[in-house]
Amino acid sequence: MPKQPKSAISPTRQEDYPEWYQQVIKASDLAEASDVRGCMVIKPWGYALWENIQRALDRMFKDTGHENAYFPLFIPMSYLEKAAEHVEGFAKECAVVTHHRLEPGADGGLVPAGPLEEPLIVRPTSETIIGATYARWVQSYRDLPILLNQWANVVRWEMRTRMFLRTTEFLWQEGHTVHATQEEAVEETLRMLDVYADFAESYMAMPVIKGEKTAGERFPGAINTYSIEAMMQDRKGLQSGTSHFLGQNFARAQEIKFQDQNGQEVYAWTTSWGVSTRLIGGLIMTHGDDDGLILPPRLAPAHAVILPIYRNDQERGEVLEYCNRLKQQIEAEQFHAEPVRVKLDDRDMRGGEKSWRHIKRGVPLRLEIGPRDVGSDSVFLGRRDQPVKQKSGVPREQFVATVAEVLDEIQNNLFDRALQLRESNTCRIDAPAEFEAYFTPKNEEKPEIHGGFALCHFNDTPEMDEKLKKLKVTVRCVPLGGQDEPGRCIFTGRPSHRRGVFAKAY
RNA sequence: CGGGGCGUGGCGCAGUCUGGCUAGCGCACCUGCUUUGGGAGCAGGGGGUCGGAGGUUCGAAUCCUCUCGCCCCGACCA
Repeated sequence: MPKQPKSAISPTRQEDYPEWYQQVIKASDLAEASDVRGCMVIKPWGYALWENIQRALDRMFKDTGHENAYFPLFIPMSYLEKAAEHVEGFAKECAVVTHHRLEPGADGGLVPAGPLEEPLIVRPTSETIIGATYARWVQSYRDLPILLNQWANVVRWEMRTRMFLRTTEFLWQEGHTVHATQEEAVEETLRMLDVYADFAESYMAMPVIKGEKTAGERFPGAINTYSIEAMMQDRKGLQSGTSHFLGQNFARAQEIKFQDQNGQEVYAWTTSWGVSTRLIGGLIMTHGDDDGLILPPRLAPAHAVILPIYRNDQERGEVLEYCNRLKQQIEAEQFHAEPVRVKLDDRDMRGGEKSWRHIKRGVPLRLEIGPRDVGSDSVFLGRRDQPVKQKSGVPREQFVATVAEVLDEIQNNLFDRALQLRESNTCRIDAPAEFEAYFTPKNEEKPEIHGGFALCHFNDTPEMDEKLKKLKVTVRCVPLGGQDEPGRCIFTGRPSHRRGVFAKAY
Protein backbone atom coordinates (compact mmCIF):
# COMPACT_ATOMS: atom_id res chain seq x y z
CA MET A 1 0.00 0.00 0.00
CA PRO A 2 1.26 3.45 -0.85
CA LYS A 3 2.05 5.55 2.18
CA GLN A 4 1.29 8.69 0.23
CA PRO A 5 -1.50 11.08 1.14
CA LYS A 6 -4.58 11.16 -1.04
CA SER A 7 -3.25 14.06 -3.04
CA ALA A 8 0.25 14.47 -4.39
CA ILE A 9 0.66 17.98 -3.02
CA SER A 10 0.60 18.69 0.66
CA PRO A 11 -0.85 20.89 1.98
CA THR A 12 -3.89 21.12 -0.25
CA ARG A 13 -5.14 24.42 -1.63
CA GLN A 14 -7.82 24.49 1.01
CA GLU A 15 -5.42 23.84 3.85
CA ASP A 16 -2.81 26.45 3.01
CA TYR A 17 -2.93 28.09 -0.37
CA PRO A 18 0.41 29.96 -0.34
CA GLU A 19 2.27 26.88 0.83
CA TRP A 20 0.46 24.75 -1.75
CA TYR A 21 1.74 27.16 -4.40
CA GLN A 22 5.33 26.72 -3.27
CA GLN A 23 4.96 22.98 -3.16
CA VAL A 24 3.52 22.80 -6.66
CA ILE A 25 6.49 24.68 -8.03
CA LYS A 26 8.80 22.24 -6.34
CA ALA A 27 6.89 19.13 -7.28
CA SER A 28 6.42 20.18 -10.88
CA ASP A 29 10.09 20.96 -11.43
CA LEU A 30 9.38 24.46 -12.67
CA ALA A 31 11.89 26.31 -10.55
CA GLU A 32 13.72 26.44 -7.27
CA ALA A 33 15.14 29.08 -5.00
CA SER A 34 18.75 29.98 -5.63
CA ASP A 35 21.50 31.09 -3.31
CA VAL A 36 20.93 34.63 -4.51
CA ARG A 37 18.43 36.57 -2.49
CA GLY A 38 15.06 36.72 -4.19
CA CYS A 39 16.32 35.10 -7.37
CA MET A 40 15.20 31.74 -8.68
CA VAL A 41 16.61 29.06 -10.89
CA ILE A 42 14.15 28.30 -13.66
CA LYS A 43 14.51 24.59 -14.37
CA PRO A 44 14.20 23.03 -17.84
CA TRP A 45 10.50 22.25 -17.47
CA GLY A 46 9.74 25.79 -16.36
CA TYR A 47 11.93 27.31 -19.00
CA ALA A 48 10.37 25.21 -21.76
CA LEU A 49 7.02 26.58 -20.62
CA TRP A 50 8.41 30.12 -20.79
CA GLU A 51 9.78 29.43 -24.27
CA ASN A 52 6.32 28.39 -25.41
CA ILE A 53 4.86 31.54 -23.93
CA GLN A 54 7.54 33.56 -25.70
CA ARG A 55 7.00 31.86 -29.00
CA ALA A 56 3.26 32.44 -29.05
CA LEU A 57 3.49 36.04 -27.89
CA ASP A 58 6.36 36.82 -30.21
CA ARG A 59 4.31 35.67 -33.14
CA MET A 60 1.44 37.87 -32.01
CA PHE A 61 3.75 40.86 -31.69
CA LYS A 62 5.16 40.30 -35.16
CA ASP A 63 1.66 39.89 -36.55
CA THR A 64 0.81 43.33 -35.19
CA GLY A 65 3.79 44.90 -36.87
CA HIS A 66 6.46 44.83 -34.18
CA GLU A 67 10.11 43.90 -34.40
CA ASN A 68 12.52 42.75 -31.73
CA ALA A 69 15.62 44.62 -30.63
CA TYR A 70 17.87 44.65 -27.62
CA PHE A 71 18.96 47.50 -25.36
CA PRO A 72 21.58 47.64 -22.60
CA LEU A 73 21.14 46.00 -19.23
CA PHE A 74 22.75 49.05 -17.58
CA ILE A 75 21.19 52.46 -17.42
CA PRO A 76 23.22 55.55 -16.50
CA MET A 77 21.84 56.99 -13.29
CA SER A 78 21.40 60.38 -14.90
CA TYR A 79 18.77 58.92 -17.23
CA LEU A 80 16.64 57.98 -14.28
CA GLU A 81 17.25 61.35 -12.65
CA LYS A 82 16.04 63.08 -15.77
CA ALA A 83 12.88 61.01 -15.84
CA ALA A 84 12.35 61.52 -12.13
CA GLU A 85 12.12 65.27 -12.69
CA HIS A 86 9.21 64.70 -14.99
CA VAL A 87 7.65 61.69 -13.40
CA GLU A 88 6.43 61.37 -9.85
CA GLY A 89 6.59 58.18 -7.90
CA PHE A 90 9.70 56.70 -9.43
CA ALA A 91 10.75 53.71 -7.37
CA LYS A 92 14.17 53.54 -5.87
CA GLU A 93 14.43 49.80 -5.36
CA CYS A 94 17.21 49.26 -7.85
CA ALA A 95 20.48 47.39 -8.08
CA VAL A 96 23.25 49.94 -8.47
CA VAL A 97 26.62 49.21 -10.04
CA THR A 98 29.30 51.44 -8.57
CA HIS A 99 32.56 49.65 -9.38
CA HIS A 100 34.06 47.88 -12.35
CA ARG A 101 36.78 45.74 -10.86
CA LEU A 102 37.59 43.33 -8.04
CA GLU A 103 40.86 43.34 -6.15
CA PRO A 104 42.25 40.97 -3.53
CA GLY A 105 41.29 42.19 -0.09
CA ALA A 106 43.17 42.05 3.18
CA ASP A 107 41.45 38.91 4.48
CA GLY A 108 41.86 36.87 1.34
CA GLY A 109 38.51 37.95 -0.08
CA LEU A 110 37.79 40.31 -2.90
CA VAL A 111 36.93 43.97 -2.66
CA PRO A 112 35.34 46.21 -5.31
CA ALA A 113 37.76 48.63 -6.89
CA GLY A 114 37.71 51.12 -9.71
CA PRO A 115 34.73 53.26 -8.79
CA LEU A 116 32.60 54.39 -11.72
CA GLU A 117 32.30 58.08 -12.42
CA GLU A 118 28.58 57.64 -12.82
CA PRO A 119 26.80 54.72 -11.23
CA LEU A 120 24.94 52.35 -13.53
CA ILE A 121 21.51 51.03 -12.66
CA VAL A 122 20.53 47.51 -13.58
CA ARG A 123 17.36 48.15 -15.58
CA PRO A 124 14.15 47.85 -13.60
CA THR A 125 12.41 48.69 -16.91
CA SER A 126 13.80 50.32 -20.01
CA GLU A 127 11.71 53.40 -20.79
CA THR A 128 14.63 55.71 -20.13
CA ILE A 129 17.38 53.94 -22.05
CA ILE A 130 15.12 53.12 -24.97
CA GLY A 131 13.68 56.62 -24.94
CA ALA A 132 17.15 58.13 -25.08
CA THR A 133 17.85 55.99 -28.12
CA TYR A 134 14.56 56.89 -29.74
CA ALA A 135 15.37 60.58 -29.29
CA ARG A 136 18.23 60.08 -31.74
CA TRP A 137 16.22 57.97 -34.13
CA VAL A 138 13.24 60.23 -34.42
CA GLN A 139 13.72 63.36 -36.51
CA SER A 140 10.84 63.37 -38.96
CA TYR A 141 7.26 62.17 -39.03
CA ARG A 142 8.57 59.79 -41.66
CA ASP A 143 10.53 57.98 -38.92
CA LEU A 144 7.31 57.02 -37.18
CA PRO A 145 5.90 54.86 -35.89
CA ILE A 146 8.64 52.91 -34.14
CA LEU A 147 7.29 49.58 -32.97
CA LEU A 148 9.85 47.60 -31.00
CA ASN A 149 9.84 44.88 -28.43
CA GLN A 150 12.62 43.40 -26.37
CA TRP A 151 12.83 40.12 -24.51
CA ALA A 152 14.96 40.74 -21.48
CA ASN A 153 15.60 40.33 -17.80
CA VAL A 154 15.02 43.14 -15.35
CA VAL A 155 15.85 43.65 -11.68
CA ARG A 156 13.69 45.21 -9.03
CA TRP A 157 14.96 45.07 -5.48
CA GLU A 158 11.64 44.16 -3.94
CA MET A 159 11.41 43.65 -0.22
CA ARG A 160 9.44 40.43 -0.39
CA THR A 161 9.66 37.95 -3.18
CA ARG A 162 7.61 34.94 -4.27
CA MET A 163 8.65 32.59 -6.99
CA PHE A 164 7.37 33.71 -10.40
CA LEU A 165 5.04 36.28 -8.87
CA ARG A 166 7.63 38.72 -7.64
CA THR A 167 11.30 37.90 -7.92
CA THR A 168 14.25 40.24 -7.73
CA GLU A 169 15.32 39.35 -11.24
CA PHE A 170 12.67 38.29 -13.71
CA LEU A 171 12.25 37.65 -17.39
CA TRP A 172 9.82 39.62 -19.46
CA GLN A 173 9.16 41.37 -22.68
CA GLU A 174 8.75 45.10 -22.93
CA GLY A 175 7.29 46.81 -25.95
CA HIS A 176 8.17 50.45 -26.54
CA THR A 177 6.55 52.38 -29.34
CA VAL A 178 6.61 55.93 -30.63
CA HIS A 179 3.83 57.54 -32.61
CA ALA A 180 3.14 60.78 -34.39
CA THR A 181 -0.30 61.25 -32.92
CA GLN A 182 -2.15 60.68 -29.71
CA GLU A 183 -4.80 58.64 -31.50
CA GLU A 184 -2.25 56.22 -32.87
CA ALA A 185 -0.56 55.80 -29.51
CA VAL A 186 -3.84 55.19 -27.72
CA GLU A 187 -4.82 52.71 -30.38
CA GLU A 188 -1.50 50.90 -29.95
CA THR A 189 -1.93 50.79 -26.17
CA LEU A 190 -5.32 49.16 -26.49
CA ARG A 191 -4.23 46.88 -29.31
CA MET A 192 -1.53 45.37 -27.15
CA LEU A 193 -3.90 45.04 -24.24
CA ASP A 194 -6.09 43.01 -26.59
CA VAL A 195 -3.12 40.89 -27.60
CA TYR A 196 -2.43 40.13 -23.96
CA ALA A 197 -6.04 39.29 -23.24
CA ASP A 198 -6.21 37.08 -26.30
CA PHE A 199 -3.02 35.31 -25.32
CA ALA A 200 -4.17 34.80 -21.73
CA GLU A 201 -7.49 33.35 -22.78
CA SER A 202 -6.54 31.39 -25.89
CA TYR A 203 -3.18 30.00 -24.83
CA MET A 204 -3.18 30.08 -21.06
CA ALA A 205 -6.89 29.25 -20.76
CA MET A 206 -6.96 32.00 -18.17
CA PRO A 207 -9.96 34.31 -18.38
CA VAL A 208 -9.06 37.94 -17.81
CA ILE A 209 -10.77 41.26 -17.33
CA LYS A 210 -9.41 44.09 -19.42
CA GLY A 211 -9.55 47.37 -17.67
CA GLU A 212 -8.08 50.71 -16.84
CA LYS A 213 -6.11 51.35 -13.68
CA THR A 214 -7.04 54.06 -11.23
CA ALA A 215 -4.64 56.94 -10.68
CA GLY A 216 -3.05 55.31 -7.65
CA GLU A 217 -2.28 52.10 -9.51
CA ARG A 218 -1.02 53.80 -12.62
CA PHE A 219 2.50 53.38 -13.93
CA PRO A 220 4.42 56.50 -12.83
CA GLY A 221 4.53 58.89 -15.72
CA ALA A 222 1.74 57.24 -17.67
CA ILE A 223 -1.43 59.03 -18.72
CA ASN A 224 -3.35 55.75 -18.64
CA THR A 225 -2.41 52.27 -17.54
CA TYR A 226 -4.46 49.32 -18.71
CA SER A 227 -4.16 45.79 -17.41
CA ILE A 228 -5.53 42.33 -17.68
CA GLU A 229 -6.68 40.93 -14.35
CA ALA A 230 -7.25 37.28 -13.59
CA MET A 231 -8.74 35.51 -10.59
CA MET A 232 -6.64 32.86 -8.91
CA GLN A 233 -8.18 29.89 -7.15
CA ASP A 234 -7.86 31.58 -3.77
CA ARG A 235 -10.05 34.28 -5.33
CA LYS A 236 -7.32 36.86 -5.27
CA GLY A 237 -6.61 38.98 -8.30
CA LEU A 238 -3.45 38.78 -10.33
CA GLN A 239 -2.39 41.59 -12.62
CA SER A 240 -1.08 39.61 -15.52
CA GLY A 241 -0.06 42.20 -18.06
CA THR A 242 0.00 45.96 -18.44
CA SER A 243 -0.14 48.39 -21.33
CA HIS A 244 0.65 52.06 -20.78
CA PHE A 245 -0.29 55.13 -22.74
CA LEU A 246 2.54 57.47 -21.84
CA GLY A 247 1.26 60.51 -23.64
CA GLN A 248 4.09 62.96 -24.25
CA ASN A 249 5.46 62.72 -20.72
CA PHE A 250 8.43 60.54 -21.52
CA ALA A 251 8.93 62.23 -24.88
CA ARG A 252 9.28 65.54 -23.10
CA ALA A 253 11.66 64.16 -20.50
CA GLN A 254 13.81 62.60 -23.18
CA GLU A 255 13.40 65.03 -26.01
CA ILE A 256 11.75 62.64 -28.42
CA LYS A 257 10.52 65.14 -30.97
CA PHE A 258 10.14 65.44 -34.68
CA GLN A 259 9.08 67.74 -37.47
CA ASP A 260 5.55 67.02 -38.57
CA GLN A 261 4.18 67.44 -42.08
CA ASN A 262 3.76 71.16 -41.49
CA GLY A 263 7.38 71.59 -40.49
CA GLN A 264 6.44 72.09 -36.85
CA GLU A 265 8.65 70.54 -34.17
CA VAL A 266 6.43 68.49 -31.88
CA TYR A 267 6.83 65.90 -29.15
CA ALA A 268 6.08 62.30 -29.99
CA TRP A 269 3.55 60.03 -28.26
CA THR A 270 4.83 56.86 -26.67
CA THR A 271 3.54 53.61 -25.21
CA SER A 272 5.01 50.71 -23.33
CA TRP A 273 3.62 47.30 -22.48
CA GLY A 274 4.86 44.14 -20.84
CA VAL A 275 4.22 40.70 -19.49
CA SER A 276 6.63 38.64 -17.44
CA THR A 277 7.37 35.24 -15.98
CA ARG A 278 4.62 36.20 -13.56
CA LEU A 279 2.31 34.65 -16.13
CA ILE A 280 3.66 31.30 -15.03
CA GLY A 281 2.58 32.06 -11.48
CA GLY A 282 -0.84 32.86 -12.87
CA LEU A 283 -0.91 29.62 -14.80
CA ILE A 284 -0.09 27.59 -11.71
CA MET A 285 -2.73 29.27 -9.58
CA THR A 286 -5.40 29.24 -12.27
CA HIS A 287 -5.25 25.55 -13.15
CA GLY A 288 -3.20 23.67 -10.58
CA ASP A 289 -4.91 21.19 -8.29
CA ASP A 290 -3.98 19.16 -5.24
CA ASP A 291 -2.00 16.77 -7.41
CA GLY A 292 0.15 19.54 -8.84
CA LEU A 293 0.44 21.52 -12.00
CA ILE A 294 -2.07 21.33 -14.84
CA LEU A 295 -0.75 22.71 -18.09
CA PRO A 296 -3.02 24.05 -20.81
CA PRO A 297 -2.16 22.00 -23.91
CA ARG A 298 -1.33 25.01 -26.04
CA LEU A 299 1.59 25.86 -23.78
CA ALA A 300 2.58 22.45 -22.42
CA PRO A 301 6.19 21.52 -23.24
CA ALA A 302 4.88 18.00 -23.78
CA HIS A 303 1.30 17.30 -24.80
CA ALA A 304 1.54 13.65 -23.99
CA VAL A 305 3.88 11.27 -22.28
CA ILE A 306 4.10 7.59 -23.11
CA LEU A 307 4.74 5.35 -20.13
CA PRO A 308 5.80 1.84 -21.11
CA ILE A 309 5.00 -0.97 -18.69
CA TYR A 310 6.78 -4.31 -18.84
CA ARG A 311 8.17 -7.03 -16.62
CA ASN A 312 10.93 -8.64 -18.59
CA ASP A 313 13.19 -8.07 -21.55
CA GLN A 314 10.90 -9.75 -23.99
CA GLU A 315 7.93 -7.63 -22.98
CA ARG A 316 10.19 -4.62 -22.92
CA GLY A 317 11.13 -5.14 -26.54
CA GLU A 318 7.57 -5.55 -27.71
CA VAL A 319 6.19 -2.71 -25.66
CA LEU A 320 8.92 -0.28 -26.63
CA GLU A 321 8.56 -1.07 -30.28
CA TYR A 322 4.84 -0.37 -30.05
CA CYS A 323 5.50 2.82 -28.07
CA ASN A 324 7.98 4.14 -30.60
CA ARG A 325 5.59 3.53 -33.42
CA LEU A 326 2.82 5.22 -31.45
CA LYS A 327 5.10 8.17 -30.76
CA GLN A 328 5.79 8.65 -34.45
CA GLN A 329 2.12 8.47 -35.30
CA ILE A 330 1.21 11.02 -32.66
CA GLU A 331 3.99 13.35 -33.74
CA ALA A 332 2.63 13.25 -37.26
CA GLU A 333 -0.57 14.82 -35.95
CA GLN A 334 -1.01 18.58 -35.73
CA PHE A 335 -2.33 20.62 -32.84
CA HIS A 336 -2.90 24.27 -33.71
CA ALA A 337 -0.54 24.09 -36.68
CA GLU A 338 2.27 22.48 -34.72
CA PRO A 339 3.24 18.84 -34.40
CA VAL A 340 1.86 17.20 -31.27
CA ARG A 341 4.64 17.08 -28.69
CA VAL A 342 5.07 13.65 -27.15
CA LYS A 343 7.71 12.21 -24.86
CA LEU A 344 8.52 8.58 -24.29
CA ASP A 345 9.59 8.04 -20.71
CA ASP A 346 11.34 4.67 -20.59
CA ARG A 347 13.56 5.44 -17.65
CA ASP A 348 14.17 2.51 -15.39
CA MET A 349 11.97 3.36 -12.46
CA ARG A 350 8.78 2.08 -10.97
CA GLY A 351 5.63 2.77 -12.90
CA GLY A 352 3.67 4.43 -10.14
CA GLU A 353 6.36 6.84 -9.23
CA LYS A 354 7.00 7.70 -12.84
CA SER A 355 3.35 8.25 -13.57
CA TRP A 356 2.95 10.55 -10.58
CA ARG A 357 5.89 12.59 -11.67
CA HIS A 358 4.13 13.50 -14.91
CA ILE A 359 0.90 14.16 -13.09
CA LYS A 360 2.67 16.63 -10.83
CA ARG A 361 4.34 18.24 -13.80
CA GLY A 362 0.97 18.76 -15.44
CA VAL A 363 1.37 16.85 -18.71
CA PRO A 364 -2.08 16.91 -20.35
CA LEU A 365 -2.14 13.28 -21.54
CA ARG A 366 -0.62 10.13 -20.10
CA LEU A 367 -0.49 7.03 -22.25
CA GLU A 368 0.23 3.89 -20.29
CA ILE A 369 1.25 1.10 -22.57
CA GLY A 370 1.63 -2.46 -21.33
CA PRO A 371 1.54 -5.86 -23.02
CA ARG A 372 -2.24 -5.88 -22.76
CA ASP A 373 -2.52 -2.66 -24.73
CA VAL A 374 -0.06 -3.92 -27.29
CA GLY A 375 -2.20 -7.05 -27.61
CA SER A 376 -5.42 -5.11 -28.11
CA ASP A 377 -3.77 -2.41 -30.21
CA SER A 378 -4.95 0.32 -27.85
CA VAL A 379 -3.67 2.92 -25.43
CA PHE A 380 -4.58 3.36 -21.80
CA LEU A 381 -5.32 7.05 -21.49
CA GLY A 382 -5.29 9.38 -18.50
CA ARG A 383 -6.17 13.05 -18.82
CA ARG A 384 -4.76 15.64 -16.47
CA ASP A 385 -8.02 17.56 -16.39
CA GLN A 386 -9.75 14.48 -15.00
CA PRO A 387 -9.24 12.57 -11.75
CA VAL A 388 -6.03 10.55 -11.66
CA LYS A 389 -7.82 7.22 -11.51
CA GLN A 390 -10.25 7.98 -14.27
CA LYS A 391 -8.40 6.24 -17.06
CA SER A 392 -9.64 4.22 -19.95
CA GLY A 393 -8.55 2.12 -22.87
CA VAL A 394 -8.90 3.66 -26.31
CA PRO A 395 -8.21 1.94 -29.64
CA ARG A 396 -4.86 3.22 -30.90
CA GLU A 397 -6.07 4.42 -34.26
CA GLN A 398 -8.94 6.27 -32.73
CA PHE A 399 -6.67 7.91 -30.20
CA VAL A 400 -4.21 9.06 -32.82
CA ALA A 401 -6.96 10.41 -35.03
CA THR A 402 -8.55 12.39 -32.22
CA VAL A 403 -5.54 13.49 -30.19
CA ALA A 404 -5.80 17.11 -31.31
CA GLU A 405 -9.49 17.17 -30.47
CA VAL A 406 -8.85 15.77 -27.04
CA LEU A 407 -6.19 18.38 -26.40
CA ASP A 408 -8.58 21.10 -27.46
CA GLU A 409 -11.19 19.65 -25.19
CA ILE A 410 -8.78 19.87 -22.27
CA GLN A 411 -7.81 23.39 -23.22
CA ASN A 412 -11.47 24.42 -23.29
CA ASN A 413 -12.28 22.59 -20.08
CA LEU A 414 -9.56 24.44 -18.25
CA PHE A 415 -10.81 27.76 -19.52
CA ASP A 416 -14.41 26.99 -18.65
CA ARG A 417 -13.48 25.84 -15.20
CA ALA A 418 -11.50 28.99 -14.53
CA LEU A 419 -14.24 31.19 -15.91
CA GLN A 420 -16.79 29.47 -13.75
CA LEU A 421 -14.68 30.00 -10.67
CA ARG A 422 -14.44 33.68 -11.47
CA GLU A 423 -18.11 34.08 -12.21
CA SER A 424 -19.28 32.30 -9.12
CA ASN A 425 -17.00 34.51 -7.04
CA THR A 426 -17.85 37.84 -8.58
CA CYS A 427 -20.66 39.96 -7.26
CA ARG A 428 -22.03 43.47 -7.24
CA ILE A 429 -21.87 45.14 -3.89
CA ASP A 430 -23.56 48.42 -3.04
CA ALA A 431 -23.58 48.45 0.76
CA PRO A 432 -20.44 49.32 2.76
CA ALA A 433 -21.17 46.73 5.43
CA GLU A 434 -21.58 44.04 2.84
CA PHE A 435 -18.31 45.08 1.25
CA GLU A 436 -16.49 44.79 4.54
CA ALA A 437 -18.02 41.43 5.33
CA TYR A 438 -17.14 40.14 1.89
CA PHE A 439 -13.46 40.83 2.36
CA THR A 440 -13.15 39.85 6.02
CA PRO A 441 -12.11 36.27 6.71
CA LYS A 442 -13.99 34.40 9.43
CA ASN A 443 -10.71 33.28 10.92
CA GLU A 444 -8.43 36.30 11.26
CA GLU A 445 -5.57 34.21 12.63
CA LYS A 446 -5.40 31.92 9.66
CA PRO A 447 -7.56 33.42 6.94
CA GLU A 448 -9.53 30.91 4.94
CA ILE A 449 -10.10 31.37 1.23
CA HIS A 450 -12.67 34.14 1.04
CA GLY A 451 -13.76 37.15 -0.96
CA GLY A 452 -13.53 37.41 -4.70
CA PHE A 453 -14.18 40.18 -7.18
CA ALA A 454 -16.57 42.84 -6.00
CA LEU A 455 -18.02 45.20 -8.59
CA CYS A 456 -18.68 48.51 -6.92
CA HIS A 457 -19.35 52.10 -7.69
CA PHE A 458 -16.60 54.32 -6.45
CA ASN A 459 -14.93 57.68 -6.46
CA ASP A 460 -11.17 57.60 -6.39
CA THR A 461 -10.69 59.46 -3.09
CA PRO A 462 -8.39 59.31 -0.04
CA GLU A 463 -11.30 58.03 2.05
CA MET A 464 -11.53 55.04 -0.21
CA ASP A 465 -7.80 54.37 -0.07
CA GLU A 466 -7.88 54.34 3.68
CA LYS A 467 -10.82 51.99 3.84
CA LEU A 468 -9.28 49.67 1.28
CA LYS A 469 -5.93 49.60 2.98
CA LYS A 470 -7.51 48.42 6.18
CA LEU A 471 -9.21 45.56 4.39
CA LYS A 472 -6.14 44.88 2.23
CA VAL A 473 -8.31 45.31 -0.81
CA THR A 474 -7.33 47.11 -4.00
CA VAL A 475 -9.12 48.43 -7.06
CA ARG A 476 -7.97 46.09 -9.77
CA CYS A 477 -9.33 48.07 -12.65
CA VAL A 478 -12.31 49.70 -14.22
CA PRO A 479 -13.40 47.21 -16.86
CA LEU A 480 -13.40 48.36 -20.46
CA GLY A 481 -16.35 47.95 -22.72
CA GLY A 482 -18.94 48.14 -20.01
CA GLN A 483 -21.79 50.58 -20.09
CA ASP A 484 -22.10 53.61 -17.91
CA GLU A 485 -24.49 53.08 -15.06
CA PRO A 486 -25.53 55.69 -12.56
CA GLY A 487 -24.84 54.88 -8.93
CA ARG A 488 -23.26 56.12 -5.75
CA CYS A 489 -19.75 55.60 -4.45
CA ILE A 490 -19.83 52.86 -1.86
CA PHE A 491 -17.33 54.76 0.29
CA THR A 492 -18.44 58.35 0.02
CA GLY A 493 -21.96 58.22 -1.33
CA ARG A 494 -21.05 60.63 -4.09
CA PRO A 495 -22.37 60.01 -7.60
CA SER A 496 -20.47 57.53 -9.73
CA HIS A 497 -21.08 56.32 -13.22
CA ARG A 498 -18.90 53.22 -13.40
CA ARG A 499 -18.17 50.16 -11.33
CA GLY A 500 -14.63 49.05 -10.58
CA VAL A 501 -13.34 45.57 -9.79
CA PHE A 502 -12.28 45.34 -6.15
CA ALA A 503 -10.26 42.42 -4.85
CA LYS A 504 -7.38 41.32 -2.73
CA ALA A 505 -4.44 40.90 -5.00
CA TYR A 506 -0.94 39.53 -5.42
C1' C B 1 14.38 49.61 8.83
C1' G B 2 10.98 47.60 13.32
C1' G B 3 8.92 42.61 15.65
C1' G B 4 9.57 37.22 15.70
C1' G B 5 12.08 32.67 14.14
C1' C B 6 15.94 29.70 12.06
C1' G B 7 20.98 28.12 10.24
C1' U B 8 23.34 20.28 11.83
C1' G B 9 25.01 15.16 4.96
C1' G B 10 21.03 16.82 -1.42
C1' C B 11 16.09 17.85 1.28
C1' G B 12 13.35 17.80 6.02
C1' C B 13 14.53 17.50 11.04
C1' A B 14 16.23 15.59 16.38
C1' G B 15 20.15 16.65 19.65
C1' U B 16 21.43 22.75 22.32
C1' C B 17 17.87 24.44 28.16
C1' U B 18 20.98 20.49 32.10
C1' G B 19 28.82 20.80 27.64
C1' G B 20 31.30 14.46 27.70
C1' C B 21 30.25 7.60 24.74
C1' U B 22 32.39 6.69 17.17
C1' A B 23 26.77 13.45 15.75
C1' G B 24 21.50 10.63 15.08
C1' C B 25 16.69 9.98 12.29
C1' G B 26 13.27 10.22 7.89
C1' C B 27 13.33 11.06 2.66
C1' A B 28 16.59 11.03 -1.47
C1' C B 29 21.07 8.51 -3.51
C1' C B 30 24.19 3.76 -4.72
C1' U B 31 24.50 -1.96 -4.77
C1' G B 32 22.11 -6.77 -4.46
C1' C B 33 17.85 -9.91 -4.16
C1' U B 34 12.58 -10.15 -4.46
C1' U B 35 8.69 -7.46 -6.71
C1' U B 36 6.16 -4.77 -10.87
C1' G B 37 -0.94 -1.89 -14.65
C1' G B 38 0.84 1.79 -10.25
C1' G B 39 3.90 6.72 -5.88
C1' A B 40 7.34 -1.34 -3.50
C1' G B 41 9.87 -4.79 0.31
C1' C B 42 14.25 -6.63 2.55
C1' A B 43 19.54 -6.40 3.18
C1' G B 44 23.93 -3.77 2.61
C1' G B 45 26.38 1.02 1.49
C1' G B 46 28.34 6.23 0.38
C1' G B 47 27.94 11.11 2.14
C1' G B 48 27.97 15.83 7.40
C1' U B 49 32.59 18.53 11.86
C1' C B 50 27.08 21.00 13.24
C1' G B 51 26.59 29.13 8.89
C1' G B 52 31.49 31.86 10.03
C1' A B 53 35.21 34.02 13.50
C1' G B 54 36.90 34.48 18.32
C1' G B 55 36.54 33.02 23.49
C1' U B 56 35.52 29.84 28.10
C1' U B 57 36.83 24.56 29.19
C1' C B 58 40.51 18.63 30.20
C1' G B 59 36.40 18.51 26.61
C1' A B 60 31.78 22.75 22.66
C1' A B 61 26.65 21.34 17.67
C1' U B 62 25.57 22.46 22.94
C1' C B 63 27.95 28.11 27.13
C1' C B 64 29.72 33.54 25.96
C1' U B 65 30.94 37.59 22.30
C1' C B 66 30.93 39.25 17.48
C1' U B 67 29.52 38.35 12.48
C1' C B 68 27.08 36.47 7.97
C1' G B 69 22.83 34.49 5.73
C1' C B 70 17.78 32.95 5.31
C1' C B 71 12.44 32.71 6.55
C1' C B 72 7.74 34.86 8.55
C1' C B 73 4.84 39.55 10.01
C1' G B 74 4.88 44.95 8.89
C1' A B 75 6.52 49.10 5.95
C1' C B 76 7.66 48.70 0.24
C1' C B 77 6.05 47.03 -4.77
C1' A B 78 7.79 50.54 -12.18
